[in-house]
Amino acid sequence: MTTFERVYEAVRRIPAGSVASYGQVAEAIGNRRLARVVGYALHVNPQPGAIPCHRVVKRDGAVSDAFAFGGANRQVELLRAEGVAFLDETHVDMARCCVRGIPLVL
DNA sequence: AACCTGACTCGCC
DNA sequence: AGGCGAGCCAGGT
Repeated sequence: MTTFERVYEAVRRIPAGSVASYGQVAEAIGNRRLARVVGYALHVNPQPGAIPCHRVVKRDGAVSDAFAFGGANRQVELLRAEGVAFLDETHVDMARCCVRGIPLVL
């Protein structure tokens, strides 16, 4: 199982209506410093439908500036459609919608 | 095969 | 308080 696979599985476990930071996903697969790798993994393999990459945001709740899926605005739109609370146009309400405890994937 | 870079995050200065 | 460097993995040059 490669690191990328673990990233994908962790992201797949994020329930609809919730979001997780790159760091949280990284922590879920065993190493918080993999946050960067998490972003890269989603970058090279944004499997539409299989991996809800739009539910992954930065630690402050801001969506990535380089979201290559139709623009960051598209990501926000998808999240809003799932009932995720927003603080403003680009920031998710982490206090309410952040996932608490993604099952550890090893 | 080595080096650079990239959807991040945290700790020092 | 804001800016910079380090740590992680994989893929392209």
